[in-house]
Amino acid sequence: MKMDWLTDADLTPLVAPLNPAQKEAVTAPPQPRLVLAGAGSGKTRVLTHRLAWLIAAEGVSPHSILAVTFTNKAAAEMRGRIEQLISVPVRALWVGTFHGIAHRMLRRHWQQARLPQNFQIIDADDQMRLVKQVLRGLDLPDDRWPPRSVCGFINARKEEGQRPQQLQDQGDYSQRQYVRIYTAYQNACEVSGLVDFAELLLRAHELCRDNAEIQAHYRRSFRHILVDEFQDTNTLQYAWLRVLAGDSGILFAVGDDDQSVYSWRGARVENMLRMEHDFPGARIVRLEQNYRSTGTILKAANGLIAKNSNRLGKNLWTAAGDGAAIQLYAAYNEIDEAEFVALRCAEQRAAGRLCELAVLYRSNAQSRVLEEALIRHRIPYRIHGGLRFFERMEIKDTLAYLRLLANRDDDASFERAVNTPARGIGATTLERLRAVARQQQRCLWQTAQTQAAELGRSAAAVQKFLRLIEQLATDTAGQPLSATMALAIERSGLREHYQTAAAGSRGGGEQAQARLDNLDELVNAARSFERPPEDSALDPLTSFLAHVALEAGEQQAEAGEDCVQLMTLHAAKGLEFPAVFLVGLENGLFPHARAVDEGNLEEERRLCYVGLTRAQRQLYLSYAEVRRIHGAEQRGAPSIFLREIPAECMVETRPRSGVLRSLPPASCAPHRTVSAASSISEALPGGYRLGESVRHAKFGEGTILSFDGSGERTQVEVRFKSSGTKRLLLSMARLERG
DNA sequence: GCAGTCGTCATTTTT
DNA sequence: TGACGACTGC
Repeated sequence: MKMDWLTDADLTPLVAPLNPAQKEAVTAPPQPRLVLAGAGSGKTRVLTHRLAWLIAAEGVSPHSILAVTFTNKAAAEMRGRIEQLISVPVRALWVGTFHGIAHRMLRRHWQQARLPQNFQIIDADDQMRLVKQVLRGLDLPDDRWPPRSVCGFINARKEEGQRPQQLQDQGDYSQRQYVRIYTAYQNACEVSGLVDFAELLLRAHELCRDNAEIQAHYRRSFRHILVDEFQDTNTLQYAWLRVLAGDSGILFAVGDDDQSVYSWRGARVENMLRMEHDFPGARIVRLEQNYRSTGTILKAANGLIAKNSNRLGKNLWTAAGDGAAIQLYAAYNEIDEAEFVALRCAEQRAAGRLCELAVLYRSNAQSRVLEEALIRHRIPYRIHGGLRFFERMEIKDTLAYLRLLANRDDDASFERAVNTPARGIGATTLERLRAVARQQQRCLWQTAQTQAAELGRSAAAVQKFLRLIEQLATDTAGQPLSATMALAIERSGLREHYQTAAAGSRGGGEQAQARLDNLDELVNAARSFERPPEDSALDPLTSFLAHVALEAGEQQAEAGEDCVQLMTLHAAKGLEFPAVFLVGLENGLFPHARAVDEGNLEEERRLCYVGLTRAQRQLYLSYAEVRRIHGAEQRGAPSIFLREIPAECMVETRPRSGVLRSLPPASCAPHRTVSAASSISEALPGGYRLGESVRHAKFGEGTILSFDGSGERTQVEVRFKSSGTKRLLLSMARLERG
């Protein structure tokens, strides 16, 4: 049954580089498998080799395999690596993100999915705007119904597979309003032919679940389903996979429960356990040999994560040596901490490349002080995160015009474009249009056409806008995408708008110039997109817009320069660096007080585990005794995680001199090392633990957020349910265990 | 429509 | 402390 892609001899490169566990996973018989892939254990390798193995050794047709990832980056990497392994046309493979695959199906079966052929995808920002409009339409004040929460509600419902009509009225007023908003929002999307991210998945799931023909088609097609980062799947994604697999589809899931750090956005680690029940014959394969880090780093990581309960269980080991000890730096304050990082970076600059260094932190706000220190030391750095190219204001402004060209029903784009740049169509006019549109159940564009004459003062402006779009449509018909783009930027007045801003005020001029450059870049992007990739039944414009929505692009293209990498722990997941600084290891900051409060200490610990396992050779940990948080100086205790890392893995390093220290220890030689055990290992008197519930005679019930000091002077910070957060002297507070 | 001012809020984020 | 959104006055 072997296909002629490869001969037997060619199978060698597929299995030769694998260790026994990897080989077991890759060459497993066609049965469901859950591969528990520890950090740095060759997860991607197993996934790609498995895929290649199925084709080359099992004779599976490339068309019968579906491989799903979470990010575009992961999908691209998989494609690239498969290409290197076997000579199979990668385009024949269904390799993509959950959203990308769902999108592909919905475009194919738009009629069955009950979508307009030219439906458009909206991103989180568009969704928020739309929700705000809907709230206005329902006359609900957005301080009582915060758009953020509403979006959260809608997305959470969709990710649970719930439509508004399926939500039961529990007699709760607030709940009822949320359902009402959800209904109205969904209605607005239908009218405008818009699909948000969660909707892509939900529609695709419903399509495959409810349409017998389509279901049979894809079940026949996808004999094998491979999933990456399985611990991050949400309820809906899991349900969809089950529908696609049916009784005979074979699921090969790769994930690591210890790296599950996205429960707050719907990820369900439980899916890993459910899989064993839902897919008969499923077996677990553990990948525990680590190829990334030193023995010391792994020992630290293993020691830490062992404190978690409810694990599937796994112990990383390496054939490499112990390597250098982990260095722990007790900084006086956050400036001192940043200075330590910058100095070490400066040292490393001579030894190696700066891009081998990463600074990881829990929350974005921590980056500022680090940046300032790096700038002082003239060390180039790059921050991952923040606004990406296609999320920039000027880009989204331009895209609104293009979306309106593609689809006049798109109210969200109409709202955005109609008065950007300002052309005298203000809030009053718009509100009038919206009211009529709602009443007549029509889109804004149609309403504007019929009502223009009755709009009084702004009638002319509205009519001019309508003509602008129509004229643009006529003039760009049949033109290449980039030409359409360029013309839209000119005619809309957007270029002029930013040009005046650039020429004007000195302060904002620089930013306006950057915006102009971005507009040029957008035209360039369109140019390189003029031959649409697959499924080109779509017109190039819709195809481009979908691409833009699904792949918002890199944050900054300037990857050229060699620089230190700064990012949050979440953003670091999946990456590795020769040397890693993990900063801000203080209770309250990391683990974050809010997470502890919400009972998510274990997820914080997993996040720390992710951080530790990013390092290949050298790991630096640091905390500040005092830190400015929201303007106020706060004394924080070393993170509970520092006590959970085996003390023998760490050495404590002290500052060069006491310049920034209030009280430099006199005997403190530069880089003096002492045992870390002293300062962080003692237990909290009374044996209290972080996150533990306690009761206070006066303040009632609360949760321990952090503690510092020692012995008689130990202080605890407790968040009380009714009276807020208080700092108490442990010996005086007479807390009871709750 | 814009600039200036005030009040509020402050974890993590891909698609 | 500082960023952002809402509001106010020209």
